[in-house]
Amino acid sequence: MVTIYDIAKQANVSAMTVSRVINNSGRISANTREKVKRIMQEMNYVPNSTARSLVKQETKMLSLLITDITNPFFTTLARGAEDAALKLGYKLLFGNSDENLSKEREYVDMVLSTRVDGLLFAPSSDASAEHLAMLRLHQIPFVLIDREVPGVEADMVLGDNRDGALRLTEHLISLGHKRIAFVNGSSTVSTARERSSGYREALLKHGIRYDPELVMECRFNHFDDSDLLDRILALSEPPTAIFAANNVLAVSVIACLRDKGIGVPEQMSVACFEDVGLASRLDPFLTVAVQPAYEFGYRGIQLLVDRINRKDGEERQVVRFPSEMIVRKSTGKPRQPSS
Amino acid sequence: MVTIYDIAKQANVSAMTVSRVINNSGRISANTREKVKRIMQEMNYVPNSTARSLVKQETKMLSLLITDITNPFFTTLARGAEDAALKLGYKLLFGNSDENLSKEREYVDMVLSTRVDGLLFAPSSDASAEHLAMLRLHQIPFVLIDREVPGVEADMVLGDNRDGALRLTEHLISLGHKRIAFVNGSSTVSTARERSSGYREALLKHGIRYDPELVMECRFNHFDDSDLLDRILALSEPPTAIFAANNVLAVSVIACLRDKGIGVPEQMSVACFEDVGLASRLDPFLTVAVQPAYEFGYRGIQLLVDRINRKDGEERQVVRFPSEMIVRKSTGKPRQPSS
DNA sequence: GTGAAAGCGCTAACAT
DNA sequence: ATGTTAGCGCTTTCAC
Repeated sequence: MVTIYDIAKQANVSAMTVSRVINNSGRISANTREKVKRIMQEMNYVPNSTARSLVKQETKMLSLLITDITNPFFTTLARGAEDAALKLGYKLLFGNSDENLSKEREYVDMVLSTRVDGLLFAPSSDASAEHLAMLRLHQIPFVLIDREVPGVEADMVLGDNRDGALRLTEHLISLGHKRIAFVNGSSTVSTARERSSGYREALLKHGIRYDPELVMECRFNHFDDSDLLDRILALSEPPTAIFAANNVLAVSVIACLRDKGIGVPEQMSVACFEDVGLASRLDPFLTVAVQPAYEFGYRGIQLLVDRINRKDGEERQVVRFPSEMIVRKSTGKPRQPSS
Repeated sequence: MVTIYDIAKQANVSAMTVSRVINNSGRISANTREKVKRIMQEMNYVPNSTARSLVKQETKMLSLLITDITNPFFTTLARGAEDAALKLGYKLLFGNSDENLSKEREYVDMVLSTRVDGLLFAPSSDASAEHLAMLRLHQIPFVLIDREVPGVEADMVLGDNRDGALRLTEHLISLGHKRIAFVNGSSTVSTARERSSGYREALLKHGIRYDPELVMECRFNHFDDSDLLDRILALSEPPTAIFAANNVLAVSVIACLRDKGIGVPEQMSVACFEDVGLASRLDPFLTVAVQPAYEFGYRGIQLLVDRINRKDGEERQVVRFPSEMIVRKSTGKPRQPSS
């Protein structure tokens, strides 16, 4: 491996001079600068960032932890984060927790030993508080993304989940729906709670009774309760519409309905949070509340780098993006308006 | 920061003994082992992998470079790669070249200075040869994934593109199509050439003339030639079916057709390589040749780690996965069989 | 079974 | 404008 000393020897200068050329620091005569640069080229020298990290106590690496790498919301977010990180001179290490606390724990351990300079973190649930405490203990700056954790004060980039859910539900109500089922993610996740709160507020506002029998709670990355859906459909007053708390759940619900021969939107309207990637281009079908995923990632990294460059105590920043409602074909009037 | 010396002092042993406990190497008395472990816990010690990397000359980090992070094929591949890397004791650094040579170059530079132990590499085009030469020069082991590069001998994980394209095209022919347009990726990418070759072979086999006027060449991540599509549709003998070389192109083509009021499959059949993520669950619509994306990533990392652990010269491994054809609704009989 | 010394490749701090 | 010294946190090597 070619080191800074090999270059120094060839150029008849000290290692320090080479270091200064590499980092454009200090005063160097144009002559030696050129000579050193030429020799670095000739010898295919590449600085060893491991060594640099060790002495500078910074790695110029950030880490992004998301909860579902197959979800277009998170991959688009990842793209924004990567663009921002690169622009700001950082590399980005990705991780995928699968909404799973112990995978998340492993990832946090890894990140701690890798000494990344900061972490953009989508917590898998409120239980992530324990991992965030770990990061605090080791003084790793972090920014929460998409989800917050009760009791944890931090910079955050969030969506306006309550408002989005409220508008989506009101949209269904305005079409004439009164029995609206709600397929939610786990209530241990802040976005699930906020979307639930928007849903309930919409009902309240329009004098519709909140019926717990119409509500299902699943994991955000996996809809596995086809039975419960059956039970809801078999109620004496079955729903005429379903509001799903995210894209993955909505797609699963629609697949289930199709298997049962229930047409969307003819027999059942379906709306959800977050768009569905290629699917919405292939066939603009699902009525959704779209969040600016790319900006989530981009702003998240910006906040993180901001935080890294500031004193610890300084006031925290919270960005909350509104969502945009896109009405498409999956929602329509109820077949026979419920009483 | 807590170092190995802090632990050593507390435990009244040398740093070396602590190191041995951490790495489970050498002979240590059960007593000291327990004591050291306890103190590491108490002091929240986390080994600094930067320092370890510097002396061991390995980072236990691998890197995955893909060409389109928003394409479900690549994100699923990434998931497989991550699972395999974690299982084998490596971290995974992701990068996204956007099918863009200069972004790829930046990424390769970064990877070189980060001293990753190996690289899983989806080349953006044949011109990537120059970057691979860079990696060879610096003795970074790499495995090519999804695409090969002429003149570059390396371990590879590939799909059977020719065969997949052949079968997809034959499927269209068997439905009665004789004028089949082909929307391909750039011919500077191996998969585009192989899919073209499968397409042509199918035509030949069934005595259908290859007509260059029916062929378009785009970038794999972006369909931008709506005009050319117009020209093809305006031919005296227009196509009754379109074969798109990947999912992104197919979705764009269908969106274009829809904008022009051309129904799929009623007025135009469309088939493509690679599935479309959530879209195919939402509405099983597109007829596709599906590649085992997760396995691409998983096997790719396995080959890479294999290579890292072997001498340089040893024979190379090439894995070629077949694709599975799934006939869905986007393909049907031509409206009026062309003459 | 344990420790001391040296060094991985680089840069901060202090010379000159 | 350039060089010297020391040290980042760890492991290798050799010694006991």
